[in-house]
Amino acid sequence: MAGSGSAFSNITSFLRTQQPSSQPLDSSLFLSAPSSAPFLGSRSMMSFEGEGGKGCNGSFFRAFDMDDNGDECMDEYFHQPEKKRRLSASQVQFLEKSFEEENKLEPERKTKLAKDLGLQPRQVAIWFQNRRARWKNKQLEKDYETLHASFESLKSNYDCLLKEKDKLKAEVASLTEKVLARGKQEGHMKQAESESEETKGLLHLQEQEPPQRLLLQSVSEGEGSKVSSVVGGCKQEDISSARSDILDSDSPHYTDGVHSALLEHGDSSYVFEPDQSDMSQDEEDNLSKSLYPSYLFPKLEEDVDYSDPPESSCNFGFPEEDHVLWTWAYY
DNA sequence: TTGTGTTTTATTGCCTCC
DNA sequence: GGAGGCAATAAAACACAA
Repeated sequence: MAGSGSAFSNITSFLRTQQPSSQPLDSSLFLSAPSSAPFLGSRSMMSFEGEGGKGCNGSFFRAFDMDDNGDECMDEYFHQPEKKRRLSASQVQFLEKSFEEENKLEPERKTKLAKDLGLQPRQVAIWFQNRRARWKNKQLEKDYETLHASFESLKSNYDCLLKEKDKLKAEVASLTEKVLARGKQEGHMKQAESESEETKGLLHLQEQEPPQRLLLQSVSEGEGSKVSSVVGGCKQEDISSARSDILDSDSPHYTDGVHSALLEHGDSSYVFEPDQSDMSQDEEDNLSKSLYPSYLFPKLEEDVDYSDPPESSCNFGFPEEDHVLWTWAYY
């Protein structure tokens, strides 16, 4: 065989470097046993003829070990029941090197290795098979460690985010409380104010013409009371009233307040249009802004169509549970 | 020395590929 | 159908504490 010679010298030099100089080299490794004589000199030979293991007496071939204890042990081997013999360190080392180069074993390579190491090709194949299994287990362990580390990192990030979320939630709740308290306070003030305005108005009406006086009375009875409860109670009708303020703010009829509209049209139906407070538009805007902080109304300053409530499109990043709060604040 | 856990070598049965 | 690979498993060899 062309390659066997070089393989032989290769493994010889390899094994020389692996063995302490005081120790004799594993003689089996230099025998380069031909496949026709598979059991010559291997320290790790099992019986390949008498498969079935225990109790088998065919231990003659595998018992011949020149390496371990020399000839003195031959007798012992002859009388030993069949045992597994481990490969020598040098054999294992050589196999390891070979495995590092390529963990699959082609038939040619297997035969060559077996020949060089004085092992059965089947032993080499089994060794590679077991080695692959060990390698796979190691890889699995590595993968597990990597995944575990990744999991721990993600988990700690998640915990941080949860804490942050709770913190923000608490902050929103406390701010909401503040807004509500302030709203109530302003509501009472406004109610008192409107009541005094009402009294003033009635006094003023007494000096006016009868038709106007009648209409304005309707206004103060019909809508004024609504406005007075907008902030304090936060009922739905109050909210829609406040909202219609914004919706109709561009209407030319209201640029001047109730009186101008009435004077312009002379139509009693106008007095029942929604949202006719005693305040001017600017005053109302100011009130809104003072009641609700500007960050709750990020769009109020712009020309925005408020006919679409925010919940129809998005939550502005608020979770569903906070959405009600946001919706309320938006209005 | 012995009991016990781990490692290594080998077998078995199943599956895939040619 | 045979060869080879793989997972599961057996069993010997080995390591080590008590």
